[in-house]
Amino acid sequence: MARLPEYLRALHNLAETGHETISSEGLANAAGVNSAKLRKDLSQLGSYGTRGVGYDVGLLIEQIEYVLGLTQRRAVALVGVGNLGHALAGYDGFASRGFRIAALLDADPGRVGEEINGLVVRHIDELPRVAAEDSIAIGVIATPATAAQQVADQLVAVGVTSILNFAPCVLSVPSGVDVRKVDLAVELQILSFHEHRKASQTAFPTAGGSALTALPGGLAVTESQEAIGT
Amino acid sequence: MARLPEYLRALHNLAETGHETISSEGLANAAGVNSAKLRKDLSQLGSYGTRGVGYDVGLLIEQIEYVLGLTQRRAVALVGVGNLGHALAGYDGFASRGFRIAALLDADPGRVGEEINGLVVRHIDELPRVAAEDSIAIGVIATPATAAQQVADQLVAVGVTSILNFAPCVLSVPSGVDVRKVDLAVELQILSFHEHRKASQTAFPTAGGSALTALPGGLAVTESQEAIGT
DNA sequence: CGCGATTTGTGCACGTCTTCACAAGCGCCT
DNA sequence: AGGCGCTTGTGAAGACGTGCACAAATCGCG
Ligand SMILES: NC(=O)c1ccc[n+]([C@@H]2O[C@H](COP(=O)([O-])OP(=O)(O)OC[C@H]3O[C@@H](n4cnc5c(N)ncnc54)[C@H](O)[C@@H]3O)[C@@H](O)[C@H]2O)c1
Ligand SMILES: NC(=O)c1ccc[n+]([C@@H]2O[C@H](COP(=O)([O-])OP(=O)(O)OC[C@H]3O[C@@H](n4cnc5c(N)ncnc54)[C@H](O)[C@@H]3O)[C@@H](O)[C@H]2O)c1
Repeated sequence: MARLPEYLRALHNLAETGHETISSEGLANAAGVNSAKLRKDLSQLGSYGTRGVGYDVGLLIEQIEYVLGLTQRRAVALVGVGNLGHALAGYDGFASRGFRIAALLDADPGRVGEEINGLVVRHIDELPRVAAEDSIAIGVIATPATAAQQVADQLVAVGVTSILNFAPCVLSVPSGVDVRKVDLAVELQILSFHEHRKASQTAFPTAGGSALTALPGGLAVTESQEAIGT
Repeated sequence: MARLPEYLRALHNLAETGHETISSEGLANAAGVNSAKLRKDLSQLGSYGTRGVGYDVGLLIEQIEYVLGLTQRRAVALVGVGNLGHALAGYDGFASRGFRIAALLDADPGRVGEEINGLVVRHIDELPRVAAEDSIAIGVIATPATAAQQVADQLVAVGVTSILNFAPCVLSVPSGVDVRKVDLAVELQILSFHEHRKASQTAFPTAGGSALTALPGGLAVTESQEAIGT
């Protein structure tokens, strides 16, 4: 489940604040989900909670980290060290969540050789050599959309089977390769959509606005974080 | 639907390459979804496709932009101009997707006054004044997690009802306020999970690995982009 | 040792999303 | 004008995710 990382983060917070056990309701609250959903997720792991007590925080962290494959620190190659790439390269939050940025790659000769956070930017053509040195588990694409497909092909060619894509385009990859996409403009547009709905609802409380805004049954949106009561 | 922005991006690409009409299958391909799903989504908009021909690209763009509320350019306030905030502030991709960064805010006096992309960083305490000048539609939080809740409260206090949160924490907001979260570490961990599954499957083709990796029915993950044929 | 408080694990029902498959509609060509 | 091929729109079935509600299990305490 995609909620496991969320639980893991909440658990780490709880561990730091000294909790040794946590009830499903407490953890569900910290992760922002329904407690029944959380219990069902955890039971899928074959996880051992104790009835009447709750879950052992340390044990649960171990279990989730094992299922997520975080027992080994995975090496990440970051391609495209521009505006966004710089921010990612300088981010220390990855290290604490089980990842290690192993290589920075760019096509611009002007950027090659630059040092960021103790790591030197290398040319994209060195990707095969980089992959041979460090066994790269995940490739991150932070290049313009026009270059993204080409970079993806190069990553696949050297054996990378997981890609995180920041460029606003769909990538075509062989089956067996996983691609996840992060598009900030999409997130903003979804928020804008909700704004628009809210505005048109209050503007025409009786008539319900135009035909386009009065959609039958409303449009479902994959929730990112539900509202939590004041 | 959360897929509308994806369709919109694909449509803009098609418009630039000179297409005037597009079949559901063509657009579905460009957006990386099933064609039946796309048709059902579009029919929900009351959209006018022509049977035997397809959809009018220009008209469809107009319709989707209207539904998403992009007919007006929405003002965005960015709070936290650090590592990530700099990248976001310098990103020109927002302007072309219907948004305008109207204000940059930070709590660090050392950052206040800095100019990025023609916009001066102002102090977070000026938020009420900023909100009064520009009617802020969306707030973006790029502060450390420890400050995120406080910033969210401040945004809500000045009337912002849509928040995009980059900090790895759940925000508590009144109902009526929408929060979307982007957590890169979560994305990487989901990829890591898939890597782990792939690895354990190939390692033990007969036995099926340990009890924990051989989960009954497999764990579902919200797809980010499905694999597209070679 | 027994009882009550508490919390997990899950059966079940419900609503939603997805996909197939096909009828209806449109334009083009003859 | 008529037929043919192509494409949309949608009905229906199945898969899936969600949340309630409750039985089973455990601990602490008298
Ligand atoms: N900056 C942001 O905040 C932001 C936000 C959302 C999305 N994005 C997306 O992220 C991507 C990168 O954005 P950016 O602002 O960093 O752009 P940028 O132009 O600043 O950086 C792109 C980098 O990629 C490098 N590059 C180009 N072609 C390459 C290739 N074939 N191989 C390797 N490297 C190559 C360039 O040399 C450059 O350094 C874009 O697709 C953008 O749409 C950026
Ligand atoms: N940098 C990345 O690539 C990256 C990636 C994923 C997630 N994140 C998350 O994004 C957030 C920001 O990351 P960063 O690397 O830019 O951190 P950063 O420390 O570089 O920047 C944080 C900025 O927020 C400002 N700030 C702190 N408290 C504030 C307050 N109360 N009001 C207004 N501004 C305040 C600070 O002055 C600083 O400028 C963090 O939560 C981080 O976990 C960052």
